[in-house]
Amino acid sequence: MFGDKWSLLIIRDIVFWGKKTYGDFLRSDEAIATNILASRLAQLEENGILEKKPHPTDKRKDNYFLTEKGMELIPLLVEIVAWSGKLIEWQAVAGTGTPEQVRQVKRFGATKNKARIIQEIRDAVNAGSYFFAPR
Amino acid sequence: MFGDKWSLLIIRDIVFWGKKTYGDFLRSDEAIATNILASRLAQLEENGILEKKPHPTDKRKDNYFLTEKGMELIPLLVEIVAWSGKLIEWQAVAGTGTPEQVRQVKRFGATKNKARIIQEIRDAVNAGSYFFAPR
DNA sequence: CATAGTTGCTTGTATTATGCAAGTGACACG
DNA sequence: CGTGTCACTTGCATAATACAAGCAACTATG
Repeated sequence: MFGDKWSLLIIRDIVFWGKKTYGDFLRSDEAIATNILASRLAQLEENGILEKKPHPTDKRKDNYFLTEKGMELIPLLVEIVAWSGKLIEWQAVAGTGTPEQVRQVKRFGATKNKARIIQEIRDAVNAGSYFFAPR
Repeated sequence: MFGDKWSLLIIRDIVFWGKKTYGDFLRSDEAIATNILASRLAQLEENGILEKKPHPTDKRKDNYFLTEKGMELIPLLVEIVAWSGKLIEWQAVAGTGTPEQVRQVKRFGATKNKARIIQEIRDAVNAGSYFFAPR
């Protein structure tokens, strides 16, 4: 359901960057193609991970939200970020992002308060805001 | 480093099923093609996730092991299993595998003793054995 | 100790997934 | 109204994966 090249990146955009619309996802750094994005959004919706609702003011747009099934993928995302945080520590990868972001990423590695971090992320997603500070 | 169709499945085979050799990986249910398997093993080795050592008795074979960097992916695998365990609960997916396996999978969802589970898995991998009972 | 497997690959080609460029209709905005 | 934006779709190019066959090094067997 999310083992292709793009699905988890879309979910990441929602979870960490507060993105909601087709156009938001298109503008991600990784530059997904328009047809692939449309296809993935449809699949994720079919699989009950996303659902779309009409945009409150702009009739051209829809807002995509995570279902509860989709929200349950947050721990998975956290572990991916935690692993990449270790890569940074191991000097295997240049730390991209702001110092504040690097701090947050490294926090993901601490097993102790993982439940708290996941809750913070859920709250941010529910509030429709972003977890990482925008660049 | 593991965002393609096969890499995580190979790592899963090592972690949960105690697989070690090229032939072991080929015999997985998902039926990876021989050329793709060779390519992925080489990539994973290049990326420092796997390393291969000569088989102690059979000169044709090599044993593939996870490096520490690879072992650090175990929490990620645990979350994937935990999520699929929830799928089973939600009746969205038929429970394949033995009842004992289903019990183990559901255990992965309990946030409380996640650290203990991860340690158990690490121990099994280090012992060269399997974590899930074989079918 | 010759021979028939087995093992871990490689090589060529078919198929599928992804990428790119150019649309299109519905709507927003001035 | 006219122009731009938005969320797509369509047609074609390229890259990733799949399939089939083969091969050298080794192992097991009579």
